[in-house]
Amino acid sequence: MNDVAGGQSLLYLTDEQLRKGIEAMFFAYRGFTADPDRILEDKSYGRAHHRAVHFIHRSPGTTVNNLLSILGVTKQSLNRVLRSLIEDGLVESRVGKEDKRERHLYLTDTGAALERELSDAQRERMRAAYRAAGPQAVAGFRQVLEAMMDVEMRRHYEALKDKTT
Amino acid sequence: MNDVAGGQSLLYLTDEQLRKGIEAMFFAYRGFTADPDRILEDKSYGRAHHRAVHFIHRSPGTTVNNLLSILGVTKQSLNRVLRSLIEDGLVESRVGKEDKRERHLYLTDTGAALERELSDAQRERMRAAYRAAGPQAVAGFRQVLEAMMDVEMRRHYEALKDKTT
DNA sequence: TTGGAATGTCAACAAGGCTGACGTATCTTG
DNA sequence: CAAGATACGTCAGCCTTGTTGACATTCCAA
Repeated sequence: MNDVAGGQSLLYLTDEQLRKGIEAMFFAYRGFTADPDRILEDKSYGRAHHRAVHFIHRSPGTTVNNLLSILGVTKQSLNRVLRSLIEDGLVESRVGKEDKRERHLYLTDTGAALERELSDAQRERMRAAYRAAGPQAVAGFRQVLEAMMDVEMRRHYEALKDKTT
Repeated sequence: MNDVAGGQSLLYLTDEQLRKGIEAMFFAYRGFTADPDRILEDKSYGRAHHRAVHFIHRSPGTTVNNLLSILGVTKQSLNRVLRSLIEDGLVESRVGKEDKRERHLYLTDTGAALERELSDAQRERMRAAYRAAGPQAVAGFRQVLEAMMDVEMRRHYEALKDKTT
């Protein structure tokens, strides 16, 4: 029953192994968000602001609609976050040239500075984890995560993946 | 600069690679929680209830304090969730035998049924991802996640890991 | 017997989700 | 050109889940 298929052991698909993976995701995600959360605490911003800033940085000039579908929230929810970022001068919203209904979003220098602070912290943890686990493990890590995404999320992920930045 | 160390390429530690890992975590976590969230939608419970039910299932008889430190929330926050679960007859709270100040938490049959429904859904996605990625990748996945945890979270994770259940 | 630990609970608040409804430009298409 | 669709913003109100602070109870242990 717990035997082989094409010489490949299936022991890694037992409920027990899957459960460990689930708990690993839960505990690791806490670590994943811990450092940015700590930084944001002081600044009257939250994780939602971090996400917005991150993806605007990744895709400068992105439209509100595009950001909406990446983040998977309602426009009202995003708008609240964007408004405060724009008011505080971290994000700039420019009317579209081709289509004047669209707003294109850019980080200001201040916004870029915050982005850097947050992503430095997050990357630092990621780097330590990568280093500890090694390149082989990292490849597997990414494979499993990609297989875990919903189709639409994977679309967004792939689209970002290829940007030279 | 992007060269070798002990014959090992360090290309996997570039900012670009780390960024991909960060975004993979973000998008994958959405998939990770999507199925249970959908199930809970109807039932007037949320993710917080799922977490409580999961860990009570994993450690029957656990105390409130222990659960608190696993979940990393305040007792007031947890209490609100536990209260509704107890009122609805999904969780039973027994006064401790040794120390009567402690409450030991158990799932009722109804609670166990919900837990099963939720974890079946979550495991299904995990199983598909594992199968798609293969055992090698899964091992790496777990290694990186474990390296990403905070020390205290890893403690909890390890403690749960060894339970035969 | 007294201090502290474990638990519960009340009140108030904030972030960040959500729905619904409406307004206003601006495109697009018949 | 008129009508409909699209992109965006905004107001109002609701929910979940997190937070602090304060206080009561119960009980262990020194």
